[in-house]
Amino acid sequence: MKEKETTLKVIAEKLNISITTVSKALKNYSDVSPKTRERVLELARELQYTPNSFAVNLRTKESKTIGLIIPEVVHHFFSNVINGIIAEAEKNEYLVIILQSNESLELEKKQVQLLINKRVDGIIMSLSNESNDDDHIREIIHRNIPFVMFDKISKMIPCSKVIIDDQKAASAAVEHLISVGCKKIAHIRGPVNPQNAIDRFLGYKKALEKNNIPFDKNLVYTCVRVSFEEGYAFAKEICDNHPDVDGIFVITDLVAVGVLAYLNEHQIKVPEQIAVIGFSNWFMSQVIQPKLSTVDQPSYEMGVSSFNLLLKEIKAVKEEQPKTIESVVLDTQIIIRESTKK
Amino acid sequence: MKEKETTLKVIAEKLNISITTVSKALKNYSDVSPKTRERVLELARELQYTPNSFAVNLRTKESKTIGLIIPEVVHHFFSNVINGIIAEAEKNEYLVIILQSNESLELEKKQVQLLINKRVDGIIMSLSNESNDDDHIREIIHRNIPFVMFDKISKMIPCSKVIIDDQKAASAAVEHLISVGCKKIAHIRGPVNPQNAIDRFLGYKKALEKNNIPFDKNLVYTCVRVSFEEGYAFAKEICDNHPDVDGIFVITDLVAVGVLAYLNEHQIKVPEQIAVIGFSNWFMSQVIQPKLSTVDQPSYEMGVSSFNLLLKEIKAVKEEQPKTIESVVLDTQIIIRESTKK
DNA sequence: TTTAAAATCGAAAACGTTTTCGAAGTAACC
DNA sequence: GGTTACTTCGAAAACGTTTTCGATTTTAAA
Repeated sequence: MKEKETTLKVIAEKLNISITTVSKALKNYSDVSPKTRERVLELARELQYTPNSFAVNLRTKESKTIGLIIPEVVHHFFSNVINGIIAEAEKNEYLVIILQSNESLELEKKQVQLLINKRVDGIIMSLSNESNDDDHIREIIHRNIPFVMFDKISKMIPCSKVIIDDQKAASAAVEHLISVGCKKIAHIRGPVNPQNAIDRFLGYKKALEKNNIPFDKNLVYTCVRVSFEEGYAFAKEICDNHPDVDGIFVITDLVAVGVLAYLNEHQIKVPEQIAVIGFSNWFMSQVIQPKLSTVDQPSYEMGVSSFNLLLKEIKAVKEEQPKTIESVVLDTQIIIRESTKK
Repeated sequence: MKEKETTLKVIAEKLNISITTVSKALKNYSDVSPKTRERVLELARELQYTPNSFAVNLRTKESKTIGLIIPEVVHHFFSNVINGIIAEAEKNEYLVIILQSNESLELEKKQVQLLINKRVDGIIMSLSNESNDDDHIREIIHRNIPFVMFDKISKMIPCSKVIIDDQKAASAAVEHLISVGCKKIAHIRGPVNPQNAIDRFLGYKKALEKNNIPFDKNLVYTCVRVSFEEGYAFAKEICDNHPDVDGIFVITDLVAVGVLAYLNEHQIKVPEQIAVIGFSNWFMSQVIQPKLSTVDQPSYEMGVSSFNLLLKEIKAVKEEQPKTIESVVLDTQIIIRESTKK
């Protein structure tokens, strides 16, 4: 009943030739005569032959598959990166296995191990908030597995990276607030650990210094979950405790939208009383009231670059060359909308 | 220089025992003595042995990997489904390869072929707008590959499915509009092809009939790209050509948000002049002004169910049983927010 | 001490492919 | 006819694992 799979062997037997010849015919080797090649090709088509990738993988030691570990899938920025990665991977005939760390170090470790065991050809990764310079990452490097990190990286790890200049971008955002007249600017920052939360905070601080605005650590609020709700809650705290704040720079749009929700509900005029700028240019930001100013981050391009860097490393490793370690820094752009148009 | 991989063979040689015994020791076979088992386990740990999955795949004929094809990754509904699938897959030690058809039939066909060639253990899929009852799907069935479709399905294909009752949900949404006093209700529908666009349209029509509201085909607008921009444009058309329309049922929230954007800009009061209800409960809908009423679709649960149905089929096929074909219909729920609160 | 049973091991085949290398056959040249 | 060169083919090893089945050794029973 169950038809047996078409393998090189069954083709060979039906044609009374060797497996070797069949294999060569299908791969266009020069040492097979035109007519046997034709016979093989025809029978292969007829029997719907598709090479058994398990066997090919074993033989060639590569699977044309890469692994991707990100903190969250349901996330405007990350889903756009995924999009870029799988699009570019597809062009190069690679498949992508996606894992979600849920911002958990423990899960992330398990997943790295999983991918190593799977022997994917390479790994692309954005760190969870909990992780930093840890053993599991070191193991990837140590095993000489092609590896690139993007966005949420660790500066300590020697590997290819695709990032934006968070510090510069944050500075620009804050300077934009200053340019529209803000004198007292609060910052809702990301968690303590991630490098880009740190950099954006430093950018904020630097912009203040440069413009002779005193830095006040009481005006800095730290997210844990980086959520809408936190934005809402911190906005309340800011209004209650620092009624003279006239600008807020927020770690990311989702949180900024929470801020706007609170301000709207309490009839605090944006941008007249408080100007707000976010980060990442989520789609949502252009449809809410008032439309949110933000920093555009080229997420799709980050995905594309990440894959291409990885591909370079994969090729290098295949040819037993030393891995090419490269960093790509992509440009950001301030998007001015209603929330900062004084 | 390059250290050679730890295989069963190197462990066997170092301990002067056979490959067989090493393999058995690592897999807890009963016919290996406690002390050799211990020696093997220790050396394996020391040499960081991880089984070569390529070889395991070849031998066992399974890869513990499934394929997922969806129209779009950057999409609130689909990214939530992905989330559910990979979470459930991980629990069961499966990995997920994700492909994006970009709503293109041609790409979808290529991707199905890719997954078949990869010999994934099963395939989960949501159809692109262009596809329906096509050969590539038939081939999956014909090859007896475990297969489940969710959300955007084809009724013609005999396979496991996870859906909602789109017709019923749409009817409920429209009846809600009627219950808040709408007398003339327009519908912005999805593309002609997809089953759920058809079903939602039918639900709309049925609700009108049931409430003795004449159906007017001029009040039905058909999206092609299902975009924010289309919502905006159709809202204009509706206002220009049918100023007495007092309710709009929109295929999905993204489009509905486009509608709201137009209405807001032209000072048309929602819900007083026109009530609007969307579909899918995108996050965005609760943060815009006015907050959008919608139909909640259990996206995460759809992912979970889809995987579990697939797993059932995988197990059945492995045991050479006939595939278990099942359909799961999940409940939806109307979420009433400001856009329909008259 | 002999015998039966239980415990422990390993040889070998199998999964399906790729690739090396040599053999056989054919054609071409002097 | 003899040498060379070229074309066409296939045997065999290799990738690393799993599993069957028989062989050997140890232990327990008689």
